[in-house]
Amino acid sequence: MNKNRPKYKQIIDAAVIVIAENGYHQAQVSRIAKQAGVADGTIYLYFKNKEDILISLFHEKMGYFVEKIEEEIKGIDTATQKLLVMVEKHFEILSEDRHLAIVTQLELRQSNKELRHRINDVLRGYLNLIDEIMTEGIASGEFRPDLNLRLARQTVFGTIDEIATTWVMNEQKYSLTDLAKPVHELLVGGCGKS
Amino acid sequence: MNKNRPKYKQIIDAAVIVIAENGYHQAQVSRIAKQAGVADGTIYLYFKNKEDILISLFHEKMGYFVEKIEEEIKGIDTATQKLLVMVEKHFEILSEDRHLAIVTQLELRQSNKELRHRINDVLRGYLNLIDEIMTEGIASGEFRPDLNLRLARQTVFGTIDEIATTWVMNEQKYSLTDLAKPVHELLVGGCGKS
Amino acid sequence: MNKNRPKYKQIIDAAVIVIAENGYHQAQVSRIAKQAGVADGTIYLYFKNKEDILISLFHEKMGYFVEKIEEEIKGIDTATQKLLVMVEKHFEILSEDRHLAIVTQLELRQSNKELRHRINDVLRGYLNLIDEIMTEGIASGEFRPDLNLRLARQTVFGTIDEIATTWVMNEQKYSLTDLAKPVHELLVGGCGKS
Amino acid sequence: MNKNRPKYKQIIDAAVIVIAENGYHQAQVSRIAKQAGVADGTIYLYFKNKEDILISLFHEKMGYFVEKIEEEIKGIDTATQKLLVMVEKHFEILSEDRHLAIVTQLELRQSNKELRHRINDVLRGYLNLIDEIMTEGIASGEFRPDLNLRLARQTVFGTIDEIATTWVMNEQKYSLTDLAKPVHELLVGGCGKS
DNA sequence: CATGAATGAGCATTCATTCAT
DNA sequence: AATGAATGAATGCTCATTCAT
Repeated sequence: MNKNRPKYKQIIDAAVIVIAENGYHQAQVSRIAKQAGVADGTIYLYFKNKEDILISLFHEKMGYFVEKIEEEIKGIDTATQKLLVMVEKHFEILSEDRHLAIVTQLELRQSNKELRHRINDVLRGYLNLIDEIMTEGIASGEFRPDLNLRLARQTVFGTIDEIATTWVMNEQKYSLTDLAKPVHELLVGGCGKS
Repeated sequence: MNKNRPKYKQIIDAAVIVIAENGYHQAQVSRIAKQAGVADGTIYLYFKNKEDILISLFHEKMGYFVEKIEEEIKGIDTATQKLLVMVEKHFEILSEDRHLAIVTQLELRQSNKELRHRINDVLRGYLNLIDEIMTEGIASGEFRPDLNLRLARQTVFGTIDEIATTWVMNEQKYSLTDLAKPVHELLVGGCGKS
Repeated sequence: MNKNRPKYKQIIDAAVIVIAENGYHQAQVSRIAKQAGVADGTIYLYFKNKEDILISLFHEKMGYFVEKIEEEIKGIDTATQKLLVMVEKHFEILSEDRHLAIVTQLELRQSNKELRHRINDVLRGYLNLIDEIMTEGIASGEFRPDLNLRLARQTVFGTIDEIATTWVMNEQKYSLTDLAKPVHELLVGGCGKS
Repeated sequence: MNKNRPKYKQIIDAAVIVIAENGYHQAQVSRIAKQAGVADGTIYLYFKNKEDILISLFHEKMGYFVEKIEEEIKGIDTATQKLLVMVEKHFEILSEDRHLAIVTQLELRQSNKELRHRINDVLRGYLNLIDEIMTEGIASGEFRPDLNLRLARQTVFGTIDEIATTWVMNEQKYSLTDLAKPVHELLVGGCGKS
């Protein structure tokens, strides 16, 4: 559906604002429409249903994540460095858009199982990025040769995600980007003494 | 209220089953009552309202988590070993009760922000347990002296949680307990080559 | 049912207090039982159901009204004087028991149509008293010979009742008994210039 | 809200019918909607909640009372005559709409204290009308100069209301309008012999 | 007589979606 | 394309009454 029309983006941006400011369960379609400056019915010219707004929202924003990060790590030599930049970039993007941070880390998690499964599909792209970095690191000898790729990916993602979520739940009152470096160290070196 | 009455536990167990099998939003009070073999009104002799059932559920079960794990690591000498046992025990308890796993990893996350905040309060006990182990590890020289305690805790919890959630979303079709050892290695040693 | 047992009166008095202080719709049987110092089930040893409590309450209290007033007007010579004493006594009894005033003038009116019909039956005794006075007044030549007895009775009762209700709705903050004399004058002489 | 839309009146009229025929406590919103020929949800486009329907109902109908009566007494010379016309008109309007009579005299009284207070606010307009007539009567010398205005108003209203209520409780099986003249005589001349 | 735990029917309100204009 | 009035399904909770003890 008409992804190129200006109202498509307009509605998604409205959804981010409404959800961030009122919470997932208070984000009625009529409210999103009002925020977007369109009639309720107009929403349905651009989205199949409410769920479609949320998926599209996540798709657009997560796509931006992957795109941005891919761009940044393109020229970098080592996997270790790439991992650092990824964490940095991830935290940076969230820090720059507090509404988006609230929506992706807190509110969208309240969606039902089916929606969350579909959101996971969208996450695929991001997880693949992690996989690529990890694979490269193993190949280059930076990471241990016996690394379980899936576990490593879940560790990296789970850690980044938990730290971002805690930051949002604490109302973003400390610097998230400052945490990138120590988090990276933990991921690469573990908590044990080398 | 009336925590010692048999019906208190009966209702909580019914809630776990109903939520696991039908999903959070399909877990009507009347359904829980039916599953528990009591009348709808009886629920309200033991719980203030529906939310109270869910909080109590989480409280009871997470309390069991902390209790069990504390018990198991009591006699263990090193923090590293304790961390391993914690991960093992965590995965073991989830593996033993597939309904509980679904409820805690997927369904309860759909609750509203207020309920999630109250659930987080209950989680405190578990996070404290992690803190204790990490602190002990630093003191004993097993873990790096410059470890950021909060980050380390979030790394440990985020990783365990992500791996458990992925396992549930994949319909628990592989062994979760088998992952305890490699996960522990990742947490302690990181993904980098030592 | 056991009208002579102390608990019968105990429960009725409890009902008056609970209804006056919490309102008709907040006067649950369990609350009345608690106030009376008995178990919920005990209520049903003395009353058929909740409605029966209210009817009995009204019966007892209105019986006291009729009894008291009959007693007072017994020795009085003229119907005009009797009417005055009736109004005075009516206002006096209400003034003496603010709980009772609230219950009879405001709260009990919220009962359903059926209950109100049965309450009207109880009122019969009071209305008969008015009828007697009016009839006597006509016979003695004090009142007009063409007086429509039913209308006269409704005028007297409607007036007394409205004035008492207004007084209760105004939180009883002026003297009701002071109004007896002017009300009596209005009833006997009308508002027109004689 | 939206008082000019045809559905506003449609719903109020439906409420009168449903309440009159089924009783206050059996007047579910869904029943009113059905009677009005609209969906349940439509009710809430025109009224804030159920209570708002009842208040609006009373407001509209009582407004009609005051309006009609004001209109009729405008050209009349004496306060005595105005009082007669007011009673006549009051009884006439109730006689013409038996449903409305049941609702205002019996059913709406079952509402809770808060709603009754708000209904009383609406009654103000009617009571003011009585006040004006009484004041005029005193000024013109038709009524006694020492008339207590508040008491007189309560006497007039209490009498009219009691007579109307009794008529409704007797299932409206005699002519209410026939009573206007004798009631008026009683109010003006009292029951005493002049 | 007395208890009080258990029962279960009943209802106002919200909001995603449609469709006539 | 755009509108927004209308729709109608779906559910947590209360409380009078019972009855086993």
